[in-house]
Amino acid sequence: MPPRTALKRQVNRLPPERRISDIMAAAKEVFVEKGYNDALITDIALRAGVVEGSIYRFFANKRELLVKVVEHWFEEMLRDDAEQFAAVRGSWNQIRFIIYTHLTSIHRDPALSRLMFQEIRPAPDYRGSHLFELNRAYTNRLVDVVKAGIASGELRPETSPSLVRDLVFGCIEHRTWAFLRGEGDFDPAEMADAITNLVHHGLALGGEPASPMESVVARLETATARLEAAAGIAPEKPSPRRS
Amino acid sequence: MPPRTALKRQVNRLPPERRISDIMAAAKEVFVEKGYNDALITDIALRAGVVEGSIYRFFANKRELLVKVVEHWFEEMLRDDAEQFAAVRGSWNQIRFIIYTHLTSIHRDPALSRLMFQEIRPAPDYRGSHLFELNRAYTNRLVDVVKAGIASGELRPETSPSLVRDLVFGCIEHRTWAFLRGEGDFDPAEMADAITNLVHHGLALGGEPASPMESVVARLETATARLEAAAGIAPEKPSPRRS
DNA sequence: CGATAGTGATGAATGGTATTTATTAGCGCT
DNA sequence: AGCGCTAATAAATACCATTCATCACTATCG
Repeated sequence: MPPRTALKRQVNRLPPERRISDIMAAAKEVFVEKGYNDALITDIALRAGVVEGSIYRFFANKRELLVKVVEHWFEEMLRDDAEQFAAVRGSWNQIRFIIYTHLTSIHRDPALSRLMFQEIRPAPDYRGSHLFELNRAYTNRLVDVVKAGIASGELRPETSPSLVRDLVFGCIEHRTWAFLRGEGDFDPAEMADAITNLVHHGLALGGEPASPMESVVARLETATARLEAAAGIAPEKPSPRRS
Repeated sequence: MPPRTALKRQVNRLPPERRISDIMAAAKEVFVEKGYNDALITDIALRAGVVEGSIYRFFANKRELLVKVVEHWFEEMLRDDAEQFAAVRGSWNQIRFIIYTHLTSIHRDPALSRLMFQEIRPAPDYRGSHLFELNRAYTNRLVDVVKAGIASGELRPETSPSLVRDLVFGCIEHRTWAFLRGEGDFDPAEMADAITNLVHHGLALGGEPASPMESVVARLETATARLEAAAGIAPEKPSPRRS
């Protein structure tokens, strides 16, 4: 006869929401510390006070767990930013704000940012995922700002808003890779100013060649071309211009 | 007595260089087809006409094999580009050339580009690796162009060359991620023009001299924008221009 | 109040894959 | 002809994600 008390296995029964949030909290810890590949389900289970098999009751697999963890972080971040953003006026300030808050997020949560860039975004099913939608909403704020800036005459009418989006977010990512690998540090405010200014003015000196009238006329032409197009009049054949 | 001929194991002896290049060729194929994680050593060995264990005679592990494969590709690419680049004159053209050739590489070898971006660059030992040095040489051409442009008075003196580097390469990467995931296509020449122009001029209108006409035109543009808005027309697709 | 169905939780398999190791085969050298 | 050196092999090992058969708690019903 087996010694009952010694064999009896311990079971800790909890409401599902609690279990799920425990597991997600543990998973976040481990993913942040070890990265996706080196994170062990065993380790996550241990820290969540649960056995490996239990994790699979709530999450289909390791990757789904990762996605849920990053989603949770991203949603929280979006909520925090959104209200502050609403108060900022002027296209330079708005662009600067978006860049600054993004840099701040990377600076605060480098490991989670990395997971987003390295593990989530390259996945073939990324487009179509919830995180894709969240990220889209996040970056579209910049697209909207650029569109508004063009409409109000603050920004060059011929700029592509989506290209500006890629320019800004791409630049931020590229410039923070060293930090994300754990090399050195950066100052979000300082970097935000530098990027905003560069994007705003570009590289070219002074800009307008020969006559200052040149660009002024070109802009008028652009404006009238839009009106023509809008009115359905001879839309094509905009006069080519030299910058 | 065992049937000698049946038991005798086949051994195919070859000079090491040949074996190494066979293995690397097979590895390149498999990594390109499957990505790093889903590439199997077994599969690579099979295609190289070799048994798994043999791979470990020449490469310490799977990751080193990956690094060697990507290094080989990158070195070849650098050689091809370098001579052409030497012939290009003028900062706009040089910047455009660098952007164009980089886009072309991504367009030609999306899978290898992905491996570089996703697997190699984020690794903690990337800085200090040979690929880091290669990539540094590659991107520094742009830094040098910007420095030269500043020295010659073509570009704004206060721009940070390294920031321009991050702006350009970051933008390219961000804009090509969808393509790298296998979604759609892009035209390197067209994209190169768009990026080069945007980087050159930035977003801001005219800027510098604040001619008296400036504010007048801005007001006219605002007026037309209002007209457009009133007419319920989306001002997408403004007149395309080339500089 | 006691039996029992339903379900959360368990821990021991299973399966796949990188890496190691012990053994064998071919080649050059004397 | 034998001997040693190294390429090459095939089997063994180790590590993990994932699955599965079983158990234990709780609430419901007779």
